[in-house]
Amino acid sequence: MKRDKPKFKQIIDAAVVVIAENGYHQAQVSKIAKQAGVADGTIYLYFKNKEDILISVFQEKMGLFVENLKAIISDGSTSSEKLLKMVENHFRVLATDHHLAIVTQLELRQSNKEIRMKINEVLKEYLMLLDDILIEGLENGEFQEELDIRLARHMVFGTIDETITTWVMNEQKYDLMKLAPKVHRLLMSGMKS
Amino acid sequence: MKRDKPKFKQIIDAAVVVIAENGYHQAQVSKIAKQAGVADGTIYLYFKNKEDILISVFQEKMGLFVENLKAIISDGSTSSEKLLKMVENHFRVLATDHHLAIVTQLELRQSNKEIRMKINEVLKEYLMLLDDILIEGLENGEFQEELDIRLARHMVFGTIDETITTWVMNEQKYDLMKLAPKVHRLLMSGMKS
Amino acid sequence: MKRDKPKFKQIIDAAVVVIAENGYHQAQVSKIAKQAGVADGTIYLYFKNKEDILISVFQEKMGLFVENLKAIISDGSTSSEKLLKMVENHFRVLATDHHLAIVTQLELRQSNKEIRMKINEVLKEYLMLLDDILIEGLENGEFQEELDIRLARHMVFGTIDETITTWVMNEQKYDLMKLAPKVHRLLMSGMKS
Amino acid sequence: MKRDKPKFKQIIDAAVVVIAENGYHQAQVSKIAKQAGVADGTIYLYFKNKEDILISVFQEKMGLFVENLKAIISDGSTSSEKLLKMVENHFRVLATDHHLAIVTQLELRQSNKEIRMKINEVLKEYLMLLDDILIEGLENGEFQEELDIRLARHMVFGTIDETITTWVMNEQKYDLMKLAPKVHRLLMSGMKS
DNA sequence: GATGAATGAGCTTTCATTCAT
DNA sequence: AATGAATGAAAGCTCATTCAT
Repeated sequence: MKRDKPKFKQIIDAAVVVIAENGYHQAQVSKIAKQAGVADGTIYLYFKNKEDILISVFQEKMGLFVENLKAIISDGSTSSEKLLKMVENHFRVLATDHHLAIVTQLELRQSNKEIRMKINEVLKEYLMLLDDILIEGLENGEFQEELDIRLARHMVFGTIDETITTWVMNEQKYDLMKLAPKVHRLLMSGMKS
Repeated sequence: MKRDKPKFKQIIDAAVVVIAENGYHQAQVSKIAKQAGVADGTIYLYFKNKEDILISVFQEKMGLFVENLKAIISDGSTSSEKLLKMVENHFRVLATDHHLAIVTQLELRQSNKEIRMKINEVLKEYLMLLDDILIEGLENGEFQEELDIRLARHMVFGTIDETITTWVMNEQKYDLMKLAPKVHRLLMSGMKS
Repeated sequence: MKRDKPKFKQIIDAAVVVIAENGYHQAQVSKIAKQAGVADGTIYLYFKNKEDILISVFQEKMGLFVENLKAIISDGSTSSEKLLKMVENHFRVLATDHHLAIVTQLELRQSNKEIRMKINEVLKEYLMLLDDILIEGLENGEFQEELDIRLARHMVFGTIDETITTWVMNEQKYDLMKLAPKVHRLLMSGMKS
Repeated sequence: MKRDKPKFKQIIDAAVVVIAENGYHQAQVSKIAKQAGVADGTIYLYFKNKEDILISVFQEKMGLFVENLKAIISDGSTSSEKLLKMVENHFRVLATDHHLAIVTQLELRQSNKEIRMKINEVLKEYLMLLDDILIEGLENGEFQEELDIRLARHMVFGTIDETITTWVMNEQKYDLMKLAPKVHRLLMSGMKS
């Protein structure tokens, strides 16, 4: 399997670095190849085309979020605690890998609709795990019973995403991780006094 | 002033149509010129370059949101009511203009980082009005006193944005306006039961 | 009409020169543009793509043969004389334009099947005029009555083509025109003593 | 000698199949290797380069024509009969091997000038045997004494070639062999009534 | 002898922008 | 002010060939 060969990951990682440092539209295949330490043609032994690299970047890296989230869900804590851990996990992964943060929050969004659609399919798995948490909290009475799952999903993900994007745009100047509990509390209690 | 001449708006509107119908990367200057009924070169009498068109599109159209929001703020209702009206306003403007919805939620996000930074500056005025509502609610005791304005802003805008984007991606199949009260209630009360 | 603008012919002629001097596979669009004294992009204002240039070369130049042949046919001479004039015409046009001779006999044949199919369509018009001569000669008794038009066409065109190709391959060292009457006599009388 | 090892012929035959089925420009070395059941690198143990494969294809297959023609010449018949047998032989070999017919009449002609020059050298042996027939017919009075050997060669070969190419282009729909006697008669008696 | 992973040179086409009219 | 013909830079991908195993 190509995905398991060392050069596959090597190229994926090179792509993240190149895109983060040069921007999406300045991330030429030849630059990625150079960064990965392989010839241009070698890229095409592992990826169908440039688009395939970008989607694979997202798939491979999104895997981190999903795997962690699965572990979080299966531990015995409350739904609220799971939600907190999810926010922390999301923040932590991106706070740890600055390049990746730039790529997912800013650069990859410049891709064309076709690529974005495929990226969204990958995202769906993540959002379905979020739905699992929300449904569980609903059923065990932790969350208010009128809660609209779809809207709650939008709120949770939208808040997380907007918070991280702003942090990235501010050049990651402050400590993102510190915001996790406050974001969690806000999502849980809303704004009303 | 160029902004007041008829051809300026003509070109802006043409840009919205062309981008919505062809996608960001297929919105060539020549197509916009044709749609606007002017020659390619004429575009450059009104705009510095293509980038300038895109930013102007956002500036002109964002004006709608801002103006409406200012009116909303200055009426005598409670902060919570203002927040509801803001969500309704945001939803209404985009639900009314399908082309504009596609352009702001999907297509314009494919622009490069530089353009997006400038678009964000335009957004700032809108977000500052949102901050005004939040501060007011904080001061008059409607909102909980530990509320972190910045995070609340992320939550409100992130939720609105995520909700609309999903609606656009689902080809605007359901009634967006109907979601406004529920979104508002969710933001106000949070998820906790 | 694009075909009538001066730059159209300018580019066609440049293509003939570049292909003749560099060979089919070394005739890059940029070389043709340079030879024509225009920018690379200008080529694409007059031609859909590179393939379109090559087919147009053949169409434009083949026009010479066809037009001359039409004039020949409509004059009052015998079928045999018409055949002689056809051979002379074919030889003369290519003997006069060495570049064109190389292009039609050697280089253009390297094009892919698709282009060759389109070139053949152009050729068909020429061969149909040849058929007209053959049919006439058959009907007025100049040619033997068992003559198979299709085979005769193959013989006439095959002989002409093979003769010219050999002449081009021998670097056009001898006088092609001088061969015309002998070729004509051979076609008319066959080899039998 | 490499030519005698089984893999040599194996690769040659694979090349004919691949070129016939995929066309000249889609006949990559890796495809030929796969069809031959060997590794890409193995090709280069038997052939200097890709060009060498193509020329060898022609050499090996042309051997069939030449050998047959030698046998024909050395039997005791008249020059005219030899010419008929030559046409029949040429038609038969290609009518029997459809792949080969496509390769020699259409695909191999797309090769570059250099390869075609070398192919022509291979052809020369065949054409020299044709010359032998023509000279003999001239000396024994079967052919008219003013016959220009070179032109007669062009006529014979050009007619044969044009006839076969047209047959191949028409997807070999009719019986090529049936045309042999008529082609022979036409070459012998010419068109004059 | 045989393999096949790796190499890297090479080219068509698009499109934002200009400027002579 | 308006036009639109002309410009020219820029990049993804293929495939013949090599060479370590």
